Amino acid sequence: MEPKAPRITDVARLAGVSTATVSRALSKPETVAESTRNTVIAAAEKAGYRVNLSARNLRRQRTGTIVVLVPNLGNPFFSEILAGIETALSKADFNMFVVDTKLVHVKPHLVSEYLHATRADGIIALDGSLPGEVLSAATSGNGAPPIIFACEWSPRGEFSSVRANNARGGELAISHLAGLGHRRIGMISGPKDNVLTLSRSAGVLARLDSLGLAFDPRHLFQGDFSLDAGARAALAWLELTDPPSALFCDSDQMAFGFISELARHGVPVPDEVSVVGFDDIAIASRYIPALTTLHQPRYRLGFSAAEMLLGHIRSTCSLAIETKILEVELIIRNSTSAPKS
Amino acid sequence: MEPKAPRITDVARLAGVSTATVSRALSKPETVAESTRNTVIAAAEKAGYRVNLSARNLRRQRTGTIVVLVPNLGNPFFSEILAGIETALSKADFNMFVVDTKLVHVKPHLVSEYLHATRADGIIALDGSLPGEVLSAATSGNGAPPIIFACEWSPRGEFSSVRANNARGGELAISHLAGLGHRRIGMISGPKDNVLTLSRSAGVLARLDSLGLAFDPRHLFQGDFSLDAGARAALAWLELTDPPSALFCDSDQMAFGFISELARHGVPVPDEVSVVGFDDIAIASRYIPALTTLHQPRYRLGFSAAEMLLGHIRSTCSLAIETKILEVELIIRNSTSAPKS
DNA sequence: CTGAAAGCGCTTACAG
DNA sequence: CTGAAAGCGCTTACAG
Repeated sequence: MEPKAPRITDVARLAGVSTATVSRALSKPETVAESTRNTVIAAAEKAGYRVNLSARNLRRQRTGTIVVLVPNLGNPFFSEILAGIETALSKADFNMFVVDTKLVHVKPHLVSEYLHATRADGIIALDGSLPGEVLSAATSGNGAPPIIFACEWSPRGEFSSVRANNARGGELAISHLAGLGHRRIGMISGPKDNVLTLSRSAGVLARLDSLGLAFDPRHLFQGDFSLDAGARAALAWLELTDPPSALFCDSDQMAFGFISELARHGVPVPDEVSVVGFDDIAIASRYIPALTTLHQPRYRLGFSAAEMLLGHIRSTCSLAIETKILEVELIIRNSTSAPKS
Repeated sequence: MEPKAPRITDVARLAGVSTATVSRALSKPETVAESTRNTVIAAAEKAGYRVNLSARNLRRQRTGTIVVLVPNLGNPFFSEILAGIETALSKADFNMFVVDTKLVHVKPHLVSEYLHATRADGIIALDGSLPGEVLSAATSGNGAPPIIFACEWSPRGEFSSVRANNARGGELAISHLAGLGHRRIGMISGPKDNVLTLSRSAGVLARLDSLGLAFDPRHLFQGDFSLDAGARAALAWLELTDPPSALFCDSDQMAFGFISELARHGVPVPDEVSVVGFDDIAIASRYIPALTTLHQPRYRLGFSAAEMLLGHIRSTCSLAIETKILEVELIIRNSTSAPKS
């Protein structure tokens, strides 16, 4: 019985025109006479017509899909970026297909599937550490879809990207802590080779240097942005005979892990040690203590990356490599204070 | 110059067979002779062939897409559910298309687009409060794709769903608090008509009743699952002359909002008031105090919903309405203790 | 401004 | 077990 979905021929019959005219009236309204257009639109409405995207995409030789590679869907940091991407894409009539790259690092082959032109018209990567074999597929040029990095980027710089001003974030954190009187400032970093870690560290070190402060390598705790990494850093901090009085963390999550593990050991923040996070995720303002952190414009990061990608898709020739940098903002809350004398 | 992506005809030529045979060898390997199959697979490999999904889907009269309606992409509660859905769907070769329904409540028309059979082979809704007009499109039966609710469900019960045992969650929370000696137990609820709110409240009230404890309506703080709602409840709690000594919250977020706002007013948890959350999101174990809460199997919720949906898609006849209920677990941490005498 | 017709790349009854 | 051929529903040069 199933009344099948109406096709363009149904609308054409109803409107008394050809399918070509229906197609034009609906997707390029300015190319048909106004009266025709109105008739067609009314007929489409009446029939409850929706264009079949598989047919349209097949004909137009595109997929209508943008693949977004997310390092970890379970991390709240990414959700607002996705929201920004989705907004930009849905305006342009593209679907967002989200793929968690935890899979990639296990099965790179699986993901290179998605990077193929038959699957996606473009790619947004939120993960700078995609294996070279995956990326090389994307650079090979033989009809590979354009790729834009957002937040993170590929270390070799062969792709366009939208980033936060990470180095500036490191500088702002150090300025703030030094301004409060801290002299021994440590750091909980992301993975050693991560581009965010590197650029923020560069800002941290530059600012420390300009202030005449030294950085003690024993005060570097290397992590991976996770809650657990922060907790591990706390344990290491507790072992130190002369621990830093302030800490800059490469993510809010690590800051939370650090603070909570110290709390378990009866060491209060900021009384014993000041902590600055990075990201300003939603819970940061409601943590105890409320977290001083660098705010990243996550929604705009996603939105801009999507817009940049759409630009690359629309242009026939391959565009130059673009880098767009968005500013960060220091949000001072209650996890930082002057060191106890 | 662009070397175009290889098509099935390229593989056929390379393998010296017809396109029909290539198609069969690749998607129904058991229907061709082994030697043919091997030749074809080798040729496909050599050519770097990937099936064109638009063409396949057009021919098969399907979309290959499942639409997931998420109330708020920015809420970390949903991310793990999405991960579960994605795992189940990618196994079955479906794409997951995520749509934030914040848009829906503004423009219901926009979303009913997605619920149409030309857009999706099936729908997973994580939002029980979809407007009736949207749902009626989905029930109208004229080729509308099947829909499964996950976590939340539609109050009128006209759709299949996968849920947590919410009532049991309410009971476990009350048993725990009463066991600690609490007699005045309040609640921070979700929206009044929300199905989660209703079923958990039913569990709470049933358990209170069986324990011979009364529920004081002044101790009900109505919220909306957000951090801010929890903070507002804290302000209301502070106004009470005889406030409850323990509180059951319909989300971890509201628990955090409540605890943090109390902290700002110098009221410590659990010393002054015990708090139980719901969800067990990642930060719960690293909050200060670590949050006692009901663990929801979020990944499994998503995975099961996807599997159920795939079942409905595969069966030609329309299946009966199914309801699958997954157990919750009370995780006791540090936000609950005996009331101060 | 409009229509007839080709063709996007597949899959699948049908015939052998 | 395999192939020839039709057709999924569109869009778009091309011709008028």
